[in-house]
Amino acid sequence: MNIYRKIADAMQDPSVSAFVEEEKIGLAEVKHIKEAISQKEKQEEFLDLPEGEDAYPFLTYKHSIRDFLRGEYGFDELAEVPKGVDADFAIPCFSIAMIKGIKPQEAAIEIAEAIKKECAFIERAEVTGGYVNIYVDAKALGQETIVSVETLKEHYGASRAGKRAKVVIEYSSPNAAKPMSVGHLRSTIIGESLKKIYEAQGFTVIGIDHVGDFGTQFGKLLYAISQWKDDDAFAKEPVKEMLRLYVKFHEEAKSDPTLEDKGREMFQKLEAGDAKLARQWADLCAVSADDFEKIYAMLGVKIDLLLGESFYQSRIPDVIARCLEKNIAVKNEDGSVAVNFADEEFPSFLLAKKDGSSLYAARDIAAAEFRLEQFDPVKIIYVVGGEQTLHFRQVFKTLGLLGHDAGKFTHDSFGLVSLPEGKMSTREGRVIFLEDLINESIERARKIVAEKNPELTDAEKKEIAEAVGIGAIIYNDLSQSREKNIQFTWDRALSMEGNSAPYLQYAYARAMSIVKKAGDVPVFVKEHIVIEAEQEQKLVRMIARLPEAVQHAQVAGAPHIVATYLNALVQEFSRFYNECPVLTAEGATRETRLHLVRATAQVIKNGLFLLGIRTLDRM
RNA sequence: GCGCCUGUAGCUCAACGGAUAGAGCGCAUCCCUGCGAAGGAUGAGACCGAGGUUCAAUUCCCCGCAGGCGCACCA
Repeated sequence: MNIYRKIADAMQDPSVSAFVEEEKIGLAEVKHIKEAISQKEKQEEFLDLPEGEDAYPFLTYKHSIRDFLRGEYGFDELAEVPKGVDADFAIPCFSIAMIKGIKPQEAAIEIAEAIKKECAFIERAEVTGGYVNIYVDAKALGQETIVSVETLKEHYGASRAGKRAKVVIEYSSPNAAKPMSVGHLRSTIIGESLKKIYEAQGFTVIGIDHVGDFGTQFGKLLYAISQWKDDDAFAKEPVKEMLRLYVKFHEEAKSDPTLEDKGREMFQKLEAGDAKLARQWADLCAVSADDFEKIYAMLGVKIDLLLGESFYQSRIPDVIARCLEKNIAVKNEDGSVAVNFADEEFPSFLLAKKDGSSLYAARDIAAAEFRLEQFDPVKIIYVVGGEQTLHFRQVFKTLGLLGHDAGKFTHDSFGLVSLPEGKMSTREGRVIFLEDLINESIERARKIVAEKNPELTDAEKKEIAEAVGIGAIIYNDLSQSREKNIQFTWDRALSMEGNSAPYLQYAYARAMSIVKKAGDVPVFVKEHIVIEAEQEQKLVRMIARLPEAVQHAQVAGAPHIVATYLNALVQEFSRFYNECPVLTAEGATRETRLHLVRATAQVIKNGLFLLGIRTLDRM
């Protein structure tokens, strides 16, 4: 049960104060999380994971090559292998040639000779132009990689590189009293995926949903409730009624500018602890949070800590006092408090209004300090839209001035979602609600399933439609890099072919179908793995690269690296599927291919898990 | 006005400073009496512009141009 529901329930007792209750419940939940973390830290399973850099064959090879180059020449650069070349690694020899005063090609010949002697895993090293193309012994790579997948299974790709250091990720953070729109989708999905990717790299992640449950917007809503609330409508569909009131407030405010002041006044009262308003506040947050939980359940998102902005209000006076004391902030004549940055590095930053009520700037600072204090994280990541870049720079800078390590804070921003008609706006009614998007996607997927596989039961169709429909939405977002703005169109968001989740899920289902038809997959014997056909080699190379992709995605804070990797993997698998029959093959070929298929399925599953997308044995 | 982000094929997107810039959609032509055609094969098709740094620039720097977003009592 979410915190707001608990608060609302506790308020059955009229002597209970909403914000005191919130403080109590919030702290209890934080305590609970800390206990869960220390329990988890005792689990030995973690130690079975590969340590990091050197744990996987492909990464081990890469590391050896780099070590050799660095030791011998002081350079360790490797180049991306171009599409037409099948090599596993490529060494550009230009800078080495420069230093030695010889031609790149001569340097390449020298390096090729030397590295072949040094690294036993290299089958051959070819020189083309100034490059050395390194071909790893595919058979050995295949054996080692399959061993790795077979033993680690769902952990294949993971490592304990993060050494259980704690990372806080703030994400999703919808506004209470408003339905979630597709605008919130990005933060929710990116944050959830980053959380999984960091965890896969051995970090302990605390995912916080920083709900927008406070501020002047609530004053406005409370005022609207006092004037125009329709009790019957609220009883039936509370969130819709709140949305109507919110929109009405802004419509009325156009002709009556005094409404803005009335909203601010209401918020001031709420923050000061007005019992009646606090009760209303708790109720409307509770119905909103129920709504969010419904959507999180559909998306498969698991929030560790749902704690809104209001939770930090008790800490704000202290934040402001310290800012004033350290001359970080000044109190203006009208009573407002602002941070003025030296050299006008940033515009000044308002912490409190002239009427004394708080602003989100102060709440964000208080929240950051609370997280540092409670979780002692090495990093706090904010998955918030790019329009708040300046705000976070100001927050981080102020935290630095307060004596915290500003380097711990990162704003992983992302581009705006707009509609063909223009910027999304809840007030203007120009918005697509997340629930509608999800339902539409499931419906489209259901039609496709019904058409392709009419023999499935309704229950199966339903499950498949959900996994495929939701997967399509998630993948659509996570397959592109964060910073770009996205113009929402139904067809794009719900694409089910080509580079899409269903494409990956489909490959998984086909792979599983082979495994199933094969009956007993022979017990894995390393020596029985004999990689021969070209397409087998290409596939095994891709399978070997998942750990690198996960590592890269974590360092870059970029889930799309995993998505891009998976798409490339599945393309190789689909070619393999067409070119290399498995069930009709015999002997070692059959056994090898069967293990390749099974390993591919495992990799798809692990990769999609990191994106928050389910796999299905049938679809 | 100042700041941040983005500019790659008709469209939507990839590419640790490295070779012939990759995919998907769309388009054209093929492949199911061989493990599921939500698939595969072939083809046409692109780095916003001008400088600079570098052996090497789509990538880094500078100046433009275009689009988006910010710049105090909203979040």
